[in-house]
Amino acid sequence: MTRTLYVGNLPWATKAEDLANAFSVHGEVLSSRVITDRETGRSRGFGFVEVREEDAEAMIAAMNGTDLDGRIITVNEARAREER
DNA sequence: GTTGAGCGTT
Repeated sequence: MTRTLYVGNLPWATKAEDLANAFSVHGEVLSSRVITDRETGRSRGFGFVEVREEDAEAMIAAMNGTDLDGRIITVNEARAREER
């Protein structure tokens, strides 16, 4: 299975591939996505990374509170969309 | 050309 990680406090310039690149250092990144504003197309400053379930906790522990492109990012397990 | 807590598309 897979698990989705929430990544917040990202720099505006951070892209999905940047997330994948940064997270792949500590585990296998299956997919990544940075949420952008539908109207302006600009980054909202947060995104999601899909990783293997067995790597999820290690990825969070390794990446949460670390520096990404000059900003301290927040990483934890994503919530189900249905909840909101 | 800006901003800064948060949980996303089909």
